Amino acid sequence: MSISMREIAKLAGVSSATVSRVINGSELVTEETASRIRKIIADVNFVPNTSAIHLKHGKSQIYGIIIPDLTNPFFTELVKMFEELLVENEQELLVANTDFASTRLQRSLRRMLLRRVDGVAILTSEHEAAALESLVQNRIPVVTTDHYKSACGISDIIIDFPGGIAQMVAHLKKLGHRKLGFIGGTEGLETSRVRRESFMDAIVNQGLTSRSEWMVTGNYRIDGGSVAMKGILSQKEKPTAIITANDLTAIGAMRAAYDKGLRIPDDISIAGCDDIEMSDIVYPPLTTLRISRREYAGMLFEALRETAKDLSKPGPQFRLPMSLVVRRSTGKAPSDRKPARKSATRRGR
Amino acid sequence: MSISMREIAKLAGVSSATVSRVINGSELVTEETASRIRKIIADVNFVPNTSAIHLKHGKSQIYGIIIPDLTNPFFTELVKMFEELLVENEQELLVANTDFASTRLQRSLRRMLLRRVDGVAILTSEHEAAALESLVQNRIPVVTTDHYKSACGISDIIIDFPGGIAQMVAHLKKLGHRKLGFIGGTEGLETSRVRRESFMDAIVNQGLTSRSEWMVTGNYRIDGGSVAMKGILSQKEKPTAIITANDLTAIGAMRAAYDKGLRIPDDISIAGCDDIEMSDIVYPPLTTLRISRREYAGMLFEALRETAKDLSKPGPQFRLPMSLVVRRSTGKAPSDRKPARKSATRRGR
DNA sequence: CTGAAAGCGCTAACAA
DNA sequence: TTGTTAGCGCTTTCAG
Repeated sequence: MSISMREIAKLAGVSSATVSRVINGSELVTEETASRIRKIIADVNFVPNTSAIHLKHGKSQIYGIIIPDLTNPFFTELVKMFEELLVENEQELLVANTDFASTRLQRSLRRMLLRRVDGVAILTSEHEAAALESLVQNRIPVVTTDHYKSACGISDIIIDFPGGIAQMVAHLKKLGHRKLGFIGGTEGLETSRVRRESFMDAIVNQGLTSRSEWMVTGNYRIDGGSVAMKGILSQKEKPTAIITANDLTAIGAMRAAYDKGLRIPDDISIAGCDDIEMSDIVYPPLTTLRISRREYAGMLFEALRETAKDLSKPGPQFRLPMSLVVRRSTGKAPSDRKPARKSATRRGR
Repeated sequence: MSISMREIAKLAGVSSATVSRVINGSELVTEETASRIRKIIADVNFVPNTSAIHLKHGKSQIYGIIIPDLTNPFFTELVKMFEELLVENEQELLVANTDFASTRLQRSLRRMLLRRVDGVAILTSEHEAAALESLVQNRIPVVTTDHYKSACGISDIIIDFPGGIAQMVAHLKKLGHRKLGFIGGTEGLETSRVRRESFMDAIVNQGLTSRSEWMVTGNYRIDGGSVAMKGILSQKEKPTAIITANDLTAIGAMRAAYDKGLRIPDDISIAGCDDIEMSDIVYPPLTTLRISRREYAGMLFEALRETAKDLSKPGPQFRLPMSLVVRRSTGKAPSDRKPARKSATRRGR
């Protein structure tokens, strides 16, 4: 058991109330007693017990974040930014990773409840509304992403996939691509549906073509991208460019393309979403849609604070833009006539 | 403010002690009352307040982990494993990321103190003993890595770099390499010193050569690896193989080598440490020394539990092995006569 | 300007 | 088998 305020009080010959006042910077204490107390605090390395403060105030000073894949650098970087923001505001962060498993989402929510967090950012997509009820009921502000619903105590951040993917499609169109493929996210998730539909809308709006065989699902991870790409490449007629649901998927797709002996972007263009650090490291560097982690983290925080102000009304909605980052994994569409298949050309460095 | 035990008690027409007993699975309650209470608990979604429990018991049920770089997949994967382990044991995890800044270490330690964590795993290397004193003083068990010291309440995990790097050097020697370079970690860190010395020892023991110009420092990140490699490659005489302090460094080094037009492993072999997932994705896949995250996480947990048993004596020491993973970034040493510099050869796929 | 005392939600003696 | 009570460390009226 570590040292308590009462012991500080005893050492200083005052009451614990006075110690508390000094710690909280109250004006009502003589500078003399205050500095004496401060000295003792420093000497014995006293640190107040936050659980007691929590109990008193009802604020745990902890926020929670629930993410689907801690192994995805996008989320890691986001967590990092969010943590920094919170620490600056004297808050703590509880990270829960679900690995895409909905059973683990339930447990994560319970963890948040147990700790009476002051707010939860839910970045997984596999929740039903019912799951959030317990949070709302316990008056814990929630912010979701791409949930497209608002309810009391819940705010939502919408990532602008429609806009982003339209940019990407336009970029590919300008490069001469007409036949586009899409590797989406895990089947059945809301986010996956949004991304896929954004793709289809963009294709239609810009007068390009795709086919259902070119629009397959992945799992937001490298392996899923590889598998999906192999499927696409095994067809007799292939798209000339592929857009993927995230960068990891794109990296997996690139791998599969290489394994089939295709050159990127000469034979096929590949693009991702997220702009993780790795995207600039792989070969060739990946063209992608950047989502600013800093901005995202800021929105999460802002949304939670805003929602907390009045739990009895729906929280605000935010829109997070995506910006096109052109690198070298996308290039001119191969001409349909001569399918550019000379063997020993070097991979253009 | 969310619902409390007393309210449950009121609803059930019993005292809060009975409710507490039901929740903690005491035998002393009639099955009848127990199930009635359980029903109410379920109905109103009651979740006990852990801060109150903490206050009562003195155990926060939270462990802390302090890492230098959340962006490094090695640490992310480790955090993930550690978190899983803790959640299984009904514990919570507080993650603090220092970004290699010692000021942030101080703050992180304070955060741990504030939350009265039940144990802290410190994986940063930049701490002086003084920093740990406050933890020990507050009776918080600590486990460090590569600290090579033991003190009361502190246990240490030693990563077997000497053994691992010896394996790597032997591997390169077998491939015909005689001149080895080394890109280490950030200057001034204990871990960096250990890795560098392990390299030198292995070189000497196995009768190979290196030079001080071939042994440079990095920063455990991709960019540092690139810069360091550029430095090495700008010299007139170059090593034929490079061992690096971690995989990110190796990946940076590979990048720099490519940028200079070198082929890996034909012109130069490069090896890393850690075996992060990315190592098998980059081109060519990286030969590396694997450190098992699962084993590491297990040791951290074990060490903390062991140390907690008796804070008045030094905690145990553990040794974490490294195992050689041979992939394609290491290959036969180029013969010294004809330095293999034909231009337009394809990068061997 | 400082102290006494109550109470946040929970548990564990002790009583009944 | 269940209830009463004190107290974990802190803050905050209310008195002094």
